[in-house]
Amino acid sequence: MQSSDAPTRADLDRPDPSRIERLCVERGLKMTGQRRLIARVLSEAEDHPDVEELYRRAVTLDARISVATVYRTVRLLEEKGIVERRDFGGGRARYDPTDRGHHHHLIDVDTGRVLEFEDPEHEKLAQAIARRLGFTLVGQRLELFGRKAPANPPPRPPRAAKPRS
Amino acid sequence: MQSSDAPTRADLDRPDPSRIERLCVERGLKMTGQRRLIARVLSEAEDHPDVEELYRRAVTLDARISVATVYRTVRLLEEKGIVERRDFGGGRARYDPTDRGHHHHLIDVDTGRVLEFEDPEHEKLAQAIARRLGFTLVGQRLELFGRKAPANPPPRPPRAAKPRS
DNA sequence: TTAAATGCAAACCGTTTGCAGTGTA
DNA sequence: TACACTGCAAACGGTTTGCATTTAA
Repeated sequence: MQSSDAPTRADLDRPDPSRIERLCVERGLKMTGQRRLIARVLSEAEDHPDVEELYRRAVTLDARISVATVYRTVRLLEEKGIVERRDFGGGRARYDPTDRGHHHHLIDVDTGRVLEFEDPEHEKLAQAIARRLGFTLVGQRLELFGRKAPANPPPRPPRAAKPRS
Repeated sequence: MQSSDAPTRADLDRPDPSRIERLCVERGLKMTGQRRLIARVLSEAEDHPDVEELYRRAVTLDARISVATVYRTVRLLEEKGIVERRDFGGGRARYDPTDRGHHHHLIDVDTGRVLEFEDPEHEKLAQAIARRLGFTLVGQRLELFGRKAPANPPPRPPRAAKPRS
């Protein structure tokens, strides 16, 4: 039930479904022009955009979308397990496609830049800790906040992007 | 502006400064009745209360305090490094006195209960990872979400308290 | 005495939602 | 055609803030 005969404007711009769009269809989501748009923006993103940023990028491609829809879609995608909501501090939720694989983040406290990393050793350790406490690990969150290596000891950290409100 | 020269109600209830109050004085904070009150509530807390909860407990001891003051004080204490702001999901910030020592949390996804734990091995690993990426570790966040050990495989997780908005 | 802290209520800000209109399946 | 989706703007919930008043030092 995917191929209709009258392609929408978005289809014309990008006839081949984006990576995320394919996932949406797999999960049985009704694909509207707006959803296709967001799926495409998410597929092309290499960072961790917040809703405002997603909206900004989407509007550029097709103005017929509102922030409310971005909020609703992003929530839907989260429920379907297609994206994960992240909180790097800053008050806004940020989104991370799950098909990029399991990873953690290191946030540069001076620039706010976010690096992704994996660490099998940590995964083992996390499981071990949970087990030690009598639990089975069902999820976790590891975020490192760092400053570029040559850390000339500052009296107090200049600008921090650490956990905030 | 009720009582004039007599010791305040809070003073009578607890003549000796609380643990956190002592820290406040050390850091040179002006100690008002409200701040003493919050300091006391935090000193006696064994959990990770949010502002609403702190206010609720404070009001019980002395009604002459407002939520705004709790917000302001808790922010001040965070700046002074006396408490740490935490985000366990749920939309509200929760507060954790730093003098309890460095630790992480395991959240029981079924009950929402929060356990504290330490793990020197993890600390070493976190530093190593940061270093590997070319950073000096200045902070971190590790939260484990787990379910009580005998995990009889449920078709789908019952109630989750995982990261939310 | 005086700068700082407080209470109150309004302002903020990210996010959600009710409703009427639109579009997909 | 039906029902889900969208846009708009109003509502929300936690947090912050301006201003007049109180208070610690």
